[in-house]
Amino acid sequence: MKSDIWLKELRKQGYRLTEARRAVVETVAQSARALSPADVYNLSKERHPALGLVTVYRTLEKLEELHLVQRVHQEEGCNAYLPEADGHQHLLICTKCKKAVYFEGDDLSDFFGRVGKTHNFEVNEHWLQLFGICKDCKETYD
Amino acid sequence: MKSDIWLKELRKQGYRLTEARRAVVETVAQSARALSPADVYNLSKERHPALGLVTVYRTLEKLEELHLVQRVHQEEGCNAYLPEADGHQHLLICTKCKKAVYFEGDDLSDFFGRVGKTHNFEVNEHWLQLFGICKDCKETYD
DNA sequence: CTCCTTATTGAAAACAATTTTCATTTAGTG
DNA sequence: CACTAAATGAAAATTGTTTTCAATAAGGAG
Repeated sequence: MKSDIWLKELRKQGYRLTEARRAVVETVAQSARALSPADVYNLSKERHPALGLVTVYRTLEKLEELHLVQRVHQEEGCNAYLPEADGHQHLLICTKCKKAVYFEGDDLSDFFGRVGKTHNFEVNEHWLQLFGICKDCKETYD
Repeated sequence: MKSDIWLKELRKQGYRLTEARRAVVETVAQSARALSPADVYNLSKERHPALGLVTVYRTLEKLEELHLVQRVHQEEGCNAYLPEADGHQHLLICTKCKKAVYFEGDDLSDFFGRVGKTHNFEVNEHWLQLFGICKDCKETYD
């Protein structure tokens, strides 16, 4: 289970495992879409009603440091967090249900290198996201 | 001059041309890097000292509506604005001096279509940005 | 299992960024 | 030149995030 791995990793870093932290970790680890701090707060409150929004911010911060989640930028905002993929992957996001899926983009490095060369840049990072409608949403919509 | 075109376009939409608006438009239109509202405010104040920050926000909003500028997402924040390119182009940004350059990405649509097909998504938008160090900065740095 | 230290918590205050309100100014039509 | 509605800037309001701080509780030591 992903949340157990995350909790173990937090523990390994010397952080304590509290009920509040567990609630947040479990919520985020099992989410198929990127969640804002407010989303995480509302969803996690069911697991731990005494939860404070501040703890959500602090836990997300730690998860990001450990590269267990990543911040996702979308039209609606840039403060949502999603479990990170193994290796270097890119995101495909459904604009309807917000479900996020990772895909490989290794084929692109050549192209990026060429672009850099053309414009005299040393390219050392790239940022790619696709948006669309997932199959489920398309079917529901029809 | 780009700012004249923008002012003409604003006029065409029925907006009035005020000194404050001119100052903001000229600042943003001639910028080679994406500017935050605060950046725009500080730079534009030299042209029109009475300028208020609120007017910067309102003018940027209009320029974005008219697709004359676009919002740029960066590590440091997602509230900076850059003149938009003609046609469908992507950004290459220097992480040192923030200079931004556009490049063509037509070659990629096939790849994006394939990714969509693989994951059962109807892909209809993509976001691509490259980051690196421009030639000038690299030379200065050495 | 109990004690003790210290990390963690949540409430409230502080802060920062953006938006709204509103009385005053001013662009541009007639 | 006069008039009207759009636009302005100051200040207040709102929203999202961070800091402060006293109280709580995790987990190592005994």
